[in-house]
Amino acid sequence: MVQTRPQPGPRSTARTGPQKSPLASPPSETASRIMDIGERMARGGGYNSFSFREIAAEIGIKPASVHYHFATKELLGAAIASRYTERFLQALGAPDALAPDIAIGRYIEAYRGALIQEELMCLCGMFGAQIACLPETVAHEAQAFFERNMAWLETVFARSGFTPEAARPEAASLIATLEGAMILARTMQDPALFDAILARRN
Amino acid sequence: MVQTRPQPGPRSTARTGPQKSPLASPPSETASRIMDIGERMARGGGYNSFSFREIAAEIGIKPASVHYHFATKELLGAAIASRYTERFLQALGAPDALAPDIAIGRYIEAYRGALIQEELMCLCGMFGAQIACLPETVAHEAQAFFERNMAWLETVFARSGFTPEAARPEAASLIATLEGAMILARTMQDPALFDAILARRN
DNA sequence: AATCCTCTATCTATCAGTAGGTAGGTTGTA
DNA sequence: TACAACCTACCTACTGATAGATAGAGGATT
Repeated sequence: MVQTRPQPGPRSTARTGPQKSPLASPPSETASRIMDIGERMARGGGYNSFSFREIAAEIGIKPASVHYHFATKELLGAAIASRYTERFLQALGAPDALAPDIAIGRYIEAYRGALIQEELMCLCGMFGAQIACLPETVAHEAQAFFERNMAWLETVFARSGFTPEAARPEAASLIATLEGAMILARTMQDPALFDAILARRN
Repeated sequence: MVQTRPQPGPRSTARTGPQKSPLASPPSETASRIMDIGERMARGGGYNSFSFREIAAEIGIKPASVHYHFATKELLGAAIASRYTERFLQALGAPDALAPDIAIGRYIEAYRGALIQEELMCLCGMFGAQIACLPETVAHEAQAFFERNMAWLETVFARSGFTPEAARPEAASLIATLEGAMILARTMQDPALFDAILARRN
């Protein structure tokens, strides 16, 4: 059997639906669900663990229809990461709205809830581990998550008595411990290990 | 083109190559190279980042030939993880062969070398993040890595003055921080961040 | 010495399944 | 009518995996 199929066709005008550029119109109901499902899958197994096919199947539409909402997987991945970061920081509130101790406790609780209640990894911890094989814009979003989280914690630690130079490493250290604790607790199938690691911190 | 090949012949005994069961014969040169390349790819992007095709291409054999050495991807993944753990612990030596401070320094240096010199993630940190979507035996190997590493560090911390109850959380905490620090440093493309995080520890 | 057998390591050819992606048509609603 | 949202029907590329064949090496039998 030799190829008898028709040629690809000359035209290649990219005609995709709503361009998911940042700050465009608010996502439609379907677009939201696509992101919800994609996020959950990505947080379970990484960037190649979510597919247009599986997402479409879960929603009840065809895989091609997902492309209407997000033209490429890279765009979808970046949108998921961006939304994740935005929600994460919004849930934390302003870094100087609470007493430093309370703010740190709330920060730890954000990770704890993701691990224990949602039973998922941190999206950007996952993406961060895979950073070397991610599309550029997705990698950039993962980077932005950590940059903004470090800035948030830096402010908190600076207010709690750390010198300006010491606040940033302290922030990075807490984030690193939290991401690592999630990995360890999940791998060992022992949620209590997460608490044990963070209790030790003080 | 229709089939013109000679008849299959009577025999059809399942004839797979060397069964890669643990503690079989030492791996052949080719099997070693397969594991080397697979490990590097997995440490760069996770479990779905290494494929029989790419490994074969790099060695210069056909994808099917890789199956001769490792019947399935799961077997290959588990073999890579097992070898990784064995080498890691062997490089560390006995946990009571050195003064505790030196032993801890050596442990940290093992991660640091992987990040800075090899420019790769810890294999089992990567697999640990993806644990929810790994084949059973591979997940088990990742678990074994952390279990044995915690035991090693627990011994060290117990010798350095920690109570038996406090030694294990201390061990888990160090491992978590190291894995998280690798992710952060890689994501931010800032190797110095790894050192900053670990310098803060004490 | 010649024959036979078995093993290793590879090949070619092919499979079913899934990946992301594209072209163009249909439908419901404002 | 216009557009948003979805469809059918493909495509190319790649996934892990299998079947059957083969070249060459080594040992055993005749």
